[in-house]
Amino acid sequence: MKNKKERLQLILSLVNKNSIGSQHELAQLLKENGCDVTQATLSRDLKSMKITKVATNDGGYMYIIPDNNRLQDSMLMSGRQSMTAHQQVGFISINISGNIAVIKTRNGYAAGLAYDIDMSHSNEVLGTIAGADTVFAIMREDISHDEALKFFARFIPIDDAHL
Amino acid sequence: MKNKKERLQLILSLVNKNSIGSQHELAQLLKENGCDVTQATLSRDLKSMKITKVATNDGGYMYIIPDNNRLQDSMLMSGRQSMTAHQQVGFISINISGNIAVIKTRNGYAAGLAYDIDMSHSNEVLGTIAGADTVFAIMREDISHDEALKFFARFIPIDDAHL
DNA sequence: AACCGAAACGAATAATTTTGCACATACATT
DNA sequence: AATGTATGTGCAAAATTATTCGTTTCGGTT
Repeated sequence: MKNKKERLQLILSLVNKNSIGSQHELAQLLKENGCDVTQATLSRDLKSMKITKVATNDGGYMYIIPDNNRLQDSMLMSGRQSMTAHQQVGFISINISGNIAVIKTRNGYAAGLAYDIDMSHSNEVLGTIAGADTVFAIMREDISHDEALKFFARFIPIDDAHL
Repeated sequence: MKNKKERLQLILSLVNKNSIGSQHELAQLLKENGCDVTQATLSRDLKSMKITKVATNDGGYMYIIPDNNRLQDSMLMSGRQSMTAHQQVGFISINISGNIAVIKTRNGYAAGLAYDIDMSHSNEVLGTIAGADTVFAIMREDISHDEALKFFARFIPIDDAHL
């Protein structure tokens, strides 16, 4: 089982990509990703991250990360504290298509992350563009997906869900 | 007892002004305002208005009306409603190159269209970024151009010129 | 290493929310 | 008026979520 920080990160990513209707369902998804916890823990996790269940247009419910959710920086930082701040707060998910990496962040965090990537002056990345919650990073053509993920691990916590 | 429309209105205002932690609590507030309904009805009301319970900073919960939620739409529209407004106004053209869809809109409409695409949480699209009159949307690698166009037809009026 | 306090967790339970069903009401059609 | 359809509601069961309590784990300290 993973530690709490990894789990919270994984939850963010899963909630963002999937339409999860209950904590039980989330527990199963987590299990598939090698994280075995009970519903009770998820209730606490979701509460701590202010993730909430809302009605969907098709009559059901799903968990979402509310837009304006300014979580305090202290939230995810229980343990070690050595990397860039994105490790703790902003990052949600990363996906790669062709030579473009698409990084999802919490609302408002994309610009800062893009800035950090730019400032690394790495030749793996040709350039970035950031919206409010998305960063596009254009990779050099000969960089493989795996290499790209390895590279971005310098900025964001990449886990099994992405590999 | 008031009719449903009045009640929904009252719920909106109560939820806005108070920190309501449960449906039972809301039921009591409503009663004080001359509206006597059961908790079951409130569950349905809140669902219909997409009002949701979120964690508060002080360890409890409260109901809120999420930010981006344009509930008037679903609430008051009795008749059939056409799709998103882009169908009528903003859209100009769409072109696809590799895994990127480039959508041109009239000036100012790109952000809204990108937002709608994002909010669909479709896994066909990894992410979008919008300028004033252009949306870039990165597609998953295995999505063909045809599939992509079919997908975007949900948001914009795609005609023979594009197929 | 042994100890202490805090944080994390699961099992069980409590609390809350959601929903199936039955019934009532309103409104349109025959 | 009788019928049909759609909407609204309460009741009670079912489903889901939150919390209590006891135990374990993790860091830091002696």
